[in-house]
Amino acid sequence: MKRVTVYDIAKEAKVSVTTVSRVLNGTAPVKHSTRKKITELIEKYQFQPNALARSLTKKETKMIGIILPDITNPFFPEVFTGVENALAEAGYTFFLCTTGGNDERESAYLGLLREKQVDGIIFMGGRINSVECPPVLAEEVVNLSKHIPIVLVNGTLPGNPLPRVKTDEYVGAEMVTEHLIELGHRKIGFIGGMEETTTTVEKVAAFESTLKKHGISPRKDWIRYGDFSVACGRKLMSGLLKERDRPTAVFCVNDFTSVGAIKAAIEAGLSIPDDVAIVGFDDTPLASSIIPELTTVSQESNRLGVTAFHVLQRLINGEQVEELSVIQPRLLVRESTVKK
Amino acid sequence: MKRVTVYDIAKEAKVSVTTVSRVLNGTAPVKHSTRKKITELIEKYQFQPNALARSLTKKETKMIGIILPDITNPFFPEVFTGVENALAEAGYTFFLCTTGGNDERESAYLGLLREKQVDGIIFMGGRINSVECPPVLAEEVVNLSKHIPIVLVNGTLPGNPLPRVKTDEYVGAEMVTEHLIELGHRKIGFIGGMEETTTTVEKVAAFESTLKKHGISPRKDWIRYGDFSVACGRKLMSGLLKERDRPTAVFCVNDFTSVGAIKAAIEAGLSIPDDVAIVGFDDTPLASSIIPELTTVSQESNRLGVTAFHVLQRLINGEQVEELSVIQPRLLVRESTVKK
DNA sequence: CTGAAAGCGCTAACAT
DNA sequence: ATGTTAGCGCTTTCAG
Repeated sequence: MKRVTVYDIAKEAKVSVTTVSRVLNGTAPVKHSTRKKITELIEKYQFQPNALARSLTKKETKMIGIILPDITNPFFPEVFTGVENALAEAGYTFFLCTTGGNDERESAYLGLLREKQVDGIIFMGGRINSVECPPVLAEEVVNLSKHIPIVLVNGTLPGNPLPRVKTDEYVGAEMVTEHLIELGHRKIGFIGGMEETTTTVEKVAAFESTLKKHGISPRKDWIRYGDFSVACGRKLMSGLLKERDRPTAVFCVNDFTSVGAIKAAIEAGLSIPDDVAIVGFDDTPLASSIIPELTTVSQESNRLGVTAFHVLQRLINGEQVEELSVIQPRLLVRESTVKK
Repeated sequence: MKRVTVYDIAKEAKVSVTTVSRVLNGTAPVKHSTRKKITELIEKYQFQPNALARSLTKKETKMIGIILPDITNPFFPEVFTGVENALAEAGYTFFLCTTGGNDERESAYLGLLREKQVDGIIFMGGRINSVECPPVLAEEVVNLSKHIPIVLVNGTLPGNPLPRVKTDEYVGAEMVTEHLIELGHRKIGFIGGMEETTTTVEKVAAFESTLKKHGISPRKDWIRYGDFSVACGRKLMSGLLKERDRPTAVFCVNDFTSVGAIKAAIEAGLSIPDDVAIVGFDDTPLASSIIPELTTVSQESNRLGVTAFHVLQRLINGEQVEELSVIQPRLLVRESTVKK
């Protein structure tokens, strides 16, 4: 079962490898008759050029790396479906690198991707979401970006302007807060997310500022941090609900925590949205599956993904790209804040 | 920003490339002093060997391909988290290929993966789940498997014994049915899944046979096919509930359809599990997030993934592997069938 | 329109 | 313990 190479084809067609290469790549005119002969042999042997060899000479692999913290959070797969189509169409293929937000795994993957000579990297989560990204880690990415185009999705490396694509989470959080205030809520809490994560910080900032804008002073004790999981949402919510004086509406850092919050509320015998309104973020499929359906903010994850890839592609082609592409989020009002 | 190669290192260390290669791979003893010198240079230049070149000579890429229909169904990411750790530990990296169950995209990816010289492929969904897989498509996979190790997850290519790893969905479906019968249900329906899909067929077979075993004759009009989506579950369930004579329990092909079914039931003003009991399949995170929590069958997706990779790895190493590895599913009884 | 030959960056015999 | 040399399979000048 010997692998057939351009040489085999060339020999049997009685031409040089160059010619075979030419019909393979359409890189120069080839006489019709010889082209036909070669094409037939390719067909006959089901010949497929070895991408490694090709990439080695061309210095281009048509492979990219996608780094993200947690494939289990439906938000990320959503971003993919966007990327994947664009990718496939452009003949790219990608390595999926799940890091669990772990710095060392990130570093390891960064190295691996470089070894594999990927043409570019899409980086989500992890250190680029950290409020205080250790300089060493930032530098590592910046250095690599000198060899390989990197685009950051929904994150940043302060002081190091790498091309970024993001949804405007600040605006999204404003929308949520405005929405709740409009519904008459004055006592609003915020739960979930790690305090040292930009996603969280940005949302809380918008949340507080919007409250103030409406003459409501934010209450620190109604802002409770944790992580991004269902379990966390449940725990924080149930704690919040135990207070004598408790909020009538809660803004959750993402859909996962919202689901936890909803469970906690129902367990506490409360009805949603009458006793307490709940809002999520991300508009994962979960949001419209759960009962009550969740009011949430769409990050336009699909578009986010497509945009990220397009920016990367331009970077790869050596074209100029905007340093920051912002995508507008969209508030989706559903049953968890407004009765049907 | 010239890329540094083994030659650069060798020259500066005043040794031959071979020696550099040796310290890189630990493939032969190197004097301590020269090793040190080389290591320092590697450090200094942040040198990383070019994996393409290496793979080209070694005929091994440490890359594998994972083909699956839909990354948006949480079941698949779950399988990953299993695979990924095992993979990363063994120094492998993988291409994620999402096909949407589309035959052509599958074929395209199969070709692409071959070009990229992956060491192996894990194949899930699509044609290997089809009851009547067109011979051309089956042959394509079988032929490829002569060049590249392939393991099929939860699927098969009839008459073509490729190594397979699967959860015993038949047993899982038996468990579900037994469970419902035990609870006193005699009128049980089944919804969702495509009729030409093995997953569906197997479940329905087990379902019907278990019913018969208990003297209940299955009713064809209570078995309704569709696909694997939430929307489908909702539609089918709501149809079923409109019948005068309707089931008191419904077995859904997967968690997604269960969620739809739950929504439909609640919309119809029914309470779960009192008026109608609902069971899912897969135990995706969704199952324990939803209210009521879903009784479902765990496919042990994590273990499934790990096992798949281990089989693949043995295949890659030219070791003997069992043609079929079966993983036992587990019934998880929750609120959607039994009141808390 | 076609071919010879060099080279991509690395590993692996085969010496020494 | 180290070096020489020949590939791996392809693309790409450079010459016809």
